[in-house]
Order: sequence, then structure tokens, then C-alpha cells
Amino acid sequence: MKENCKITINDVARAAGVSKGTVDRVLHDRGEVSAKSREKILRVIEELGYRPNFYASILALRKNYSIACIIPEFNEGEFWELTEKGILQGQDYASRFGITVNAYMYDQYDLDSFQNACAKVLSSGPSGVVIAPMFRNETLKFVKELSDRQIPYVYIDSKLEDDGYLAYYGMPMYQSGYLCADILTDGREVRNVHIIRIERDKRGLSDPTVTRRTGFIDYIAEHYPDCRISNIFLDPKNRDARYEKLDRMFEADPDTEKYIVMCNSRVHFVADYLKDRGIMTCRVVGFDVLERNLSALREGYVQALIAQHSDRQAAAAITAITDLLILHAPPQKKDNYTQMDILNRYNCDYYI
Amino acid sequence: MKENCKITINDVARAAGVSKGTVDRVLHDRGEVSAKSREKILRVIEELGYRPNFYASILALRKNYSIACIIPEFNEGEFWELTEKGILQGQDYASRFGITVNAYMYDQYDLDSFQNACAKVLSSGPSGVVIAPMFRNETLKFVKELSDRQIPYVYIDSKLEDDGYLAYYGMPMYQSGYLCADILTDGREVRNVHIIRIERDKRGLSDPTVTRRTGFIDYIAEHYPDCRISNIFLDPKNRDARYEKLDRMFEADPDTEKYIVMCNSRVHFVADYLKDRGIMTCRVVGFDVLERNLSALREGYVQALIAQHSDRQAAAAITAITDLLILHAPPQKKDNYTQMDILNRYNCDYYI
DNA sequence: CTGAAAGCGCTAACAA
DNA sequence: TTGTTAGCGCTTTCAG
Repeated sequence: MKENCKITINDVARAAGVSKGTVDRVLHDRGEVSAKSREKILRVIEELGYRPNFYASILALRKNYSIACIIPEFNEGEFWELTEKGILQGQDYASRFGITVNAYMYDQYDLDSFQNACAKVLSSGPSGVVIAPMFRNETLKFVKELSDRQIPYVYIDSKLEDDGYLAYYGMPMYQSGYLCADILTDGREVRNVHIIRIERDKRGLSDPTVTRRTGFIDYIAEHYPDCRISNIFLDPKNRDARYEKLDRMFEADPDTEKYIVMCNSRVHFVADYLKDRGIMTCRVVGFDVLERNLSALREGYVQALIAQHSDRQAAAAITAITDLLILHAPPQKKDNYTQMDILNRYNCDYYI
Repeated sequence: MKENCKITINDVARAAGVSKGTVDRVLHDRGEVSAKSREKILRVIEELGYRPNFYASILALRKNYSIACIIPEFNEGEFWELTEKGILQGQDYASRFGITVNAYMYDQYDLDSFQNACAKVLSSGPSGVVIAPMFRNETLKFVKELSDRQIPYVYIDSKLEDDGYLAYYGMPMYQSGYLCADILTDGREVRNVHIIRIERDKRGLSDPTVTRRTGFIDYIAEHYPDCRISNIFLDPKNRDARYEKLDRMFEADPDTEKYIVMCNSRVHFVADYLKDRGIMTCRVVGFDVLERNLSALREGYVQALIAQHSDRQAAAAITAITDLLILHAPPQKKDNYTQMDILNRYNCDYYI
């Protein structure tokens, strides 16, 4: 299936009647070669099916490639933890090729900290960058700078409308909302749906779930035109306030079976409430495999989770850059929409 | 995050007051070293945090590793096609390390052809083997031989009860049946369930879905103790006979909404029938992402598919052997149960 | 039991 | 424009 490529640069040199130095020159396009030699060498390479041995290559040019990853910082059990796991996996791969990988975290609610991270990355002189963008304008400025410096970059989680990225790995957000609505309603008679959201003051930061919510709402509009949708905003830092809001929501909805959805990763807020109140009559769907969400799934307070392997996304991003650096091979596809995984209590234990 | 390990074998040698030849000897345990030197060298390695550069290593010992993969042969669109894709991916990875990968196919209904494939593999003198076992006894004999020759082997798809394998990558079969029953019944009132099976004459070959069926039946027994389960056997080679059987089945079941399941990858047989007969009132669940199954899913003749990334299983198997060969690192886990993916019409397009 | 030395295939600086 | 050469870090004879 694959030739045992024992043809070395020496063989090529001999066959072409030149020295290996010259062959190396045409291989790496570092000029200074007569058109005639060049042509001849290329033909010989073709004929012999020469494939460079890149151990030797890496060994000889002991370059210090490095990849920088820019992601939001996080606490244990939060969404970005899984991404970091993926960075570690990718690091493992990259290190096989002598490439170092570094993570730069920023506070996703603080523009300054983001700019700070970008500046640090830039000054570290990376060979490639992986970035999970939250601040639109600042990110565009940053990647512009990367482009100017010819540094390849890969988006993960979400991407922007610029065109210079090497690749993107993330979930199809709109479809995930659509899918979510299908799972939530599941062919039942549904008259009220509650979308639970997180209060966030958004200075310059793009809401990462707005597209998903659109997909959700579209599905409802198409399949349940008479269904009412209510939006409830929860304060992530204030439990009592959350409970109060949810209490009010429950009072207002006349149906006993309530349909609840959360388009971000915090559905455990709802699950905690339901558990404390001893309510088991809701149908709840959320996103992402935080440990707290999984518990809620197992205990039956959440019926389904839609998950993505954000670890694989990060790892794939690093692999893409590694392969570009080492093999000079760009990824097969630029936009890589990763699969949407439906988890319930029976398959969630095999997920990670 | 990772040290720039510039410590070479020379540094170690110097620090230990010996030559690099001696260091190499203790590194590879090829004896002939005094206890004193040995000890000293080990300590120095520890202190300096020496990590061998395996480009140099691979370059120096230009070995010709090869990995053999033994899987059933297949026609286009059949289950094993995806596995082959994974082999190609794994090959891609392995070739980065100068390892060649070869596939050996056998007729899964023909013991001779299996033995033949095994013999070929053995005589090719592989450095590692990936195997999808169908014939129990013959496989056990074969892997015994591999063990004797110290050739590591990895099971994919299913595994046997021997203990010498390096790793296993496959789906948890029992749970997949259990999950399947949950998705099929989905909280509804179910009084009849039809399990559609494939007629196969099984001389010495283990039925790969028996465990899955057990999981399915257990779920029904636990959640629907009064539900009747019927088994229908279809001839894969005779369309008319299949239709006749299904006609009879439909006549016998009084309910309009019928619950149908197939525990192998051929649920498209049922879908074709339903489509031709114009029946849309059934709830049908099957397994695996054959193109024909996906079409049935999109068109609504099948409600859900439970899928597995058998490509990733194969690729992971090859990666495991590669890493063992190159890095001398065995896989982190021996038994790797891959996730069970639930597919419906809204997420299936993002699956592969 | 140990050291010296010759490569593995490729790169890059230096001569020519 | 080209050839020569000294490594990159490790393995493996071959002497001692």
C-alpha cells in the first residue's frame, strides 16, 4: 500500500549528476540553481518517487516551532475545561515533532485581558495560533496582524467572517439549535417553551449562542406556530435570584409538563432548581458535557444534552498547524463542522 | 508547558563520566554494563530530565516496521467500508513514522479465507496486527501464535476473551441494545416489538449482534414486561422473500404504529420495504451509518440510527500500535469503548 | 565491561 | 551557480 521509500537525496543527486546540496536547493526553493539542473532534478525526483525522510530533516534543522492557543480561562467543571484537555492532546501530538504548545487564557468578560493575551502571543513569536474568539473587533485586528506576519491561525469553537484562517473546527450552531428544539418537543403537544438565558453585560463581546437560539426558534415557528416562547434571564452569581425567577416562571405556565431549554452550557442551574424543588415533570434539554450536566442527566432532571467534542476540536486545530509546519500539508477542509452528539442517560457514560 | 529538552545523550554521558555508548546500553537494557555505571547513569538521566530524541533514534535504527490489518471484505456501501477508511487514516499517521500499513481482507462467511488471511499476515512478519474477529476459535489460535512471536495485536469491533491483546476499540454492545430499546420505545405505550434479523448459516462464526440483542430484550423486559417480541428472519439475497415475510408480520400485528428494530447494519432492508409499500406509520430504529441507512433516515422511514465511528476505532488501533513501536508507550486504556452516537434527520448530515 | 567511530538522511554554511 | 563538509542525536559495530 505504500512504497518502502528508500530513495534518498543522495540517490537523486547521483542520478541527476549533481551534488545533494543542489538537490536540497531545489527541494526548498532557495534559488541559486540553474534552470537546467533544476529541471533535471525535478524529473529524477519524479521518476524515482523520492520522498524526503523528515526525521532526518527535522533532526538537521532543529527549529523551535511553537503553537500558541488563546482560549478563555475557566474554573473546574466549566465548558472550556474540555477544550484545554484537547490542547493537551494536541500538545502530545505536536511534541512528537518537536513542536511546543502553549495556552494563553483570557477573561472572556474583560477586553483588556484578551488584548493582553494577544500581545503576549505576538511577542512570543509563535509559528501558529489557535484561537477561540469572543471579542469580534479585537480578534479581527489580531488575526490581521498574524496574516501580516505570515503566521497561520485556526479558529475553534466559533469563527469570524475574515478569510485568512487556515481552518475552523466547531459545531454548526444554527443546526444545533434546530436539533435541540426537535429533541425537546419530540413530537409532543407543546404550547409553552421556556428559554433560559444568562444575564451577561456584553461590552463588545459577541453572544456565542445567538445563532443557536435562532435555530431553536425557527424550528418552533415551523413546527409549532402557536407555541409561546418565553425568555428568562438568570444571574449566574446569585442562586436565590435564580430560584425566584424560576418560581415565577413556573407559576405563570399553566401546563404541568414544562418544556425548558438552555442554549449554553449552564443547564445545571435549572437542574439544581428542579432537584431542590422536587420537580420531575419537566422536559429539559441543554448543551455540553459538564460534569454537573451529566449528573443531572443521570438523575433524570435533564432529558437530553447536545454535546460536542470540543477537546477534539482543539486537538484537530493543533494537528492542522503541526501538519502544516512539518509536512507543509494544509488541512483537507477549511471549515470543519463537528458532529452534534445527542446524549441521554443511556449513552452518556461512554462519551468521554 | 513542555521543556525544550535539549539534553542529549552526550550531556548524560559527560555528566556520568562515561561514553554515550554506555548510556545507550543502559537506555536499551542491552546488558554488559557494570552495576555502578548503570546506577550512576540512571541517576543522571533522572536529574537532567533527559528525554531521548526519537527522530535521531528512528533515523539511526532504520527499521522497517509494518502493521497488518485483518478485516472482512465488503462491497461498496457496506459496514466495513468505514473501517477501511479508518485504516487509511491510520496509515497516514503511521507513515509519518516510516511504518507501512497493509490490509488483509477475508470473506466473513468463509473460514478458509480467514485462515488464509491469517497465514499471509504471519508470513509477512508484521510488527503489529489489528484484527476484527469473526471466527472465534480460529482467531484464538491465531492470536496465540502472535503472542508466541511477541507481536502485539489490537482488536477492533469486537474482542474475544483472551487476555494478550494490546488494546480493544469497539462499541459497548450490550448497552447499545439497551439504548436502542429506549430510543425505540421512547416512553410510548408499546405492546409489540419486532426484531428483524438476518438469516445466516453460522458455521463456526460468532453472531456479532447477539449481545446487543440481549441488551435490547432486557430493556423491554424491564420497562415493558407485557410487551411481546417477535423475531423475523430475512434473507439478504432475496428481496421478494423479504417482502413476503414483512407482509406477514404486518398482518399479524394489530397496532397501526409498529415498532421495528434491527440490530445489525441492514435496517435499509426494512426502509426499502416501507417505502415501496408507502407505509409511514412505523417507528424504526437501526444501527450504523451506511449511505442507504442515512437516506432512509432523511426520508423518514427510519427514525433513529445508533452509530459508531468504526473509522476512528481502526485509526486508533493503528495509532496504538504505532505509538507502541515508536514511543514504546502502550495505550492509556486497554479496553476502549467508543461512544454510541444517536442520529436523527437533524444531526446526521454532520456525522462524517 | 567500555570507548571510539562510522553512519542514518538531511540542512546550511563555506568554498570554489 | 555548484560541490564539499560539518553536524543534528542516536545506534551499533569493533576494538580494547
